[in-house]
Amino acid sequence: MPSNAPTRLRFAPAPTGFLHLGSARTALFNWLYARHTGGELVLRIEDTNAELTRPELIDNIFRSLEWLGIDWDGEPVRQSQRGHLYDDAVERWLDEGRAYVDDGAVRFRVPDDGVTAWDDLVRGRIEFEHRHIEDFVVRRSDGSATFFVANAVDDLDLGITHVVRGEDLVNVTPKVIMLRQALGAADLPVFAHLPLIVNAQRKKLSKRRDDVALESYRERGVLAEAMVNYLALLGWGPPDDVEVRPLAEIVALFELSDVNPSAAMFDPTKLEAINGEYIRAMAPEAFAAAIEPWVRQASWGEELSVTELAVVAPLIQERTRVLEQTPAQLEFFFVEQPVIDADAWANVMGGEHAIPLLTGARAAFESCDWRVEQLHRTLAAIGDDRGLKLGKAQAPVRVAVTGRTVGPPLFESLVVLGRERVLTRLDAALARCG
RNA sequence: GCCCCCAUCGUCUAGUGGCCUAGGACACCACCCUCUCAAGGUGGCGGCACGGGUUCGAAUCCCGUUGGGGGUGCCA
Repeated sequence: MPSNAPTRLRFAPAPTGFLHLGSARTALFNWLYARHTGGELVLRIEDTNAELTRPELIDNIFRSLEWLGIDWDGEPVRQSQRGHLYDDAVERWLDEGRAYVDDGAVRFRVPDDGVTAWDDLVRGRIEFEHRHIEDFVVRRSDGSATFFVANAVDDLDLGITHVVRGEDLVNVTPKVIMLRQALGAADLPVFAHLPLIVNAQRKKLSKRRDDVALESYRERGVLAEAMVNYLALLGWGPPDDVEVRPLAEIVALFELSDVNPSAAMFDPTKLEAINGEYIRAMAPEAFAAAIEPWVRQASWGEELSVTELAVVAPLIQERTRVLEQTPAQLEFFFVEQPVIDADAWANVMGGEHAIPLLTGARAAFESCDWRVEQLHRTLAAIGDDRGLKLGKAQAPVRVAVTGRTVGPPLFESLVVLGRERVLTRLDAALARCG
């Protein structure tokens, strides 16, 4: 096909439940190529199986694609509404003797000799000898057409130029090609079979074993931009080694012929790393707004004001990889008394310095200026007196006030908490020390 | 069993015969910075599965071996 011919791609999910990570990647690559070439992407719901036509499942696909920012051109095509086209095709093959009735079903006649082959854009030439392909069912005994028929008819009827789908569909391709030819088509679409996404065991991601629902990553607080960016890296890599970058740049760089054919492992750790990068790049206000839904779910989060959230959010932004971490990070600000981590307590309160440090801080904090620099200097001086660096000296205070040894910057946190609550917590810790 | 595919650091990738004593990212380790943790900086560890060809020259081409995966429904 001439390089300037308009491209038309399709994403054709079966509504079998939530959108699967693998499907999302397929959708993305179709979308990337359509946008890269200035072509069109049609969304085709493959619901030929009557049991799979539940509307809520289709809505879920729409929602997930919209979340990712993958849009499509024109109205979605529902295969369940195009049965007559498939029926006509089967009738025609029956009339022409290309198909025959077998035990109530209709099978397509596959020649004994010859091969069906195509030049796959990502895997090169693939050939299937006809003698290895059985006469396959095109119409079930209940009268409905099978997937092969719907696929061949729709790709032709919709004017699809590029068929981009998962590698697990390679073996159905010769059947679809034969059907397309039997429909009278002179040409073939360009096929590109994408590498599988696999788990750590190198097996195809499955609903049973793996966390494959796109939704579940969203619920954990993975940003759509980060998810799209990461998914684009599974089977494709930018030539300039810049992995984390705006979608527009990925669209500009993306080529199907650059997709590599070997399976790619889905690595949640790298996803989170990229997500963290996107989180850090957010404007502070945007971050505060983004974490609100998660924070609200905490028992203490319901009556939280956006003002309070805006004050505290910047303290944890660069420490956040997924948004669901944020309630735990912020809790000590908003509960009456922090939950004291037993290990943290044991680690810092056992030594000879803990009580004097707490006592000293308690006394000094009663009257010092309640500002970051002043608090910093005050605690540093108390540590100095005992020959301790600030790193050591701050630990008991941190555990007393936040309950843990790690967390947002201490002095900023003290300022936010206010003198009164800090003194109360120091007293509580002292009491606990006995 | 049969059919099809795949093979560069642990992982994702760059690489399309000489620029490669193989580059980047995640992870890991060390150091620096530092009020903890992060973030950031610097450095390190670590790979062309193996064997034959082709070629002046191979991670790149061909063949084989081994290993892995996908498909084998009147599911899609």
